[in-house]
Amino acid sequence: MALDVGTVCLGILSLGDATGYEIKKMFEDDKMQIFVEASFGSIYPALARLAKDGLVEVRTESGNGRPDRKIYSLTAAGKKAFDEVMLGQPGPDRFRSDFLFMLLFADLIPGAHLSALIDEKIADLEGRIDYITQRMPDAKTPGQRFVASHGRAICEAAIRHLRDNRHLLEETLPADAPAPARKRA
Amino acid sequence: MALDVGTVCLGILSLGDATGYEIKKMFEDDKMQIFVEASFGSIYPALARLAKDGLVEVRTESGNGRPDRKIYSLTAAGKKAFDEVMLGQPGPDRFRSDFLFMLLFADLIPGAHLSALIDEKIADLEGRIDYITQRMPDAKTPGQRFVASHGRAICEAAIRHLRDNRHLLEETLPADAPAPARKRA
DNA sequence: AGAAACATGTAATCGGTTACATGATTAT
DNA sequence: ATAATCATGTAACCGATTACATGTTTCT
Repeated sequence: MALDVGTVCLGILSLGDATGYEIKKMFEDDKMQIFVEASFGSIYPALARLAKDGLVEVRTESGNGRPDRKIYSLTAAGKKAFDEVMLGQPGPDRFRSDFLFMLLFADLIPGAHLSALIDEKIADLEGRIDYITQRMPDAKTPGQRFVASHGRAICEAAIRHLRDNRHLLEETLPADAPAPARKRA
Repeated sequence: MALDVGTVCLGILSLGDATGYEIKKMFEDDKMQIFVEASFGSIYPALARLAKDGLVEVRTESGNGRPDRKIYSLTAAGKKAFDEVMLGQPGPDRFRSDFLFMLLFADLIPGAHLSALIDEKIADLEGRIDYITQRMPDAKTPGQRFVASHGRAICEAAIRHLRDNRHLLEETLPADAPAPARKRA
């Protein structure tokens, strides 16, 4: 229940005032910390809705030539609404991974492609770890540090498991042979 | 791109013929292995679409009193389409966690509630590990075993990190005190 | 007797993405 | 010169969920 775009905006605004554009950048920059994504197409309407409901206030600053900057800040009601979310129960975690879905059918993937996919995933995870480590000093609260290191720990575990067990998928097949047909139930 | 309901149905059907109802059950039962969820409202239309596109065939078996069982099986075209998905690139992983989002703002959560949330998350993860371990023998391919043990490894890492670092969030606050106000940017 | 599992399907709704529309400023 | 960043917003679309609609059989 907690993780809709509006609620996340409330959370971000609890860290300080921001424009829609800045909020979008935080969604991107801290993506490993927050595990959420959102586009302008959802952020701007969400902010408008929050304003209509009195949870945020808008102060307009003239952008020179650019569209005016609309700086949002939490109202007392908005602060209260967010506090209440924090007192509730989080919804279930969801991990969606095309990569893992494909590995489920590893025997249908040609050996070379399979190895490439695993190599790329490891590189991707290493990149995330570097990114998190590099951004760590930016963390302003224990919560932010905790979540960052939690994300890193999970990435490290994933890499370790891939390295230690990839042979179980790879050694079955002669290097570049097409996957053999599987029996049907 | 790979992870829409239709593609997952194709994958499940590559393991053997099944009805929509059975596919739904697999989505639920093997949820830790597949990391995907889908409801009847998306499965039945997806199956109809696949049939229209000639990727699956339907054979109807009279259900006695119940609606007829419609048993789907992959056609040659469907097998080929799925093989092609397996040759492609997986989309990015997405991990969405209300729990981690809340921890980001741990300083807004009363100490007792915070501890309860962490305890519950650990219990939840332990449950998943048990579930995976228990279902392991059902795995029919190396891919299924690999993905199951990968999921387990990640859950174990998450528990370890929570246990080893929860004090960083908890010790800041005197047990049941309300979270102190935070400075704004 | 009552609940759970079996079995399929449709309609309303929803949250979100992508593309569109616009245009100045700053860094390379 | 050209690309990237700044800056806001709308409209079309999409995939999926939830609730609805229906009804039998089997387990407890």
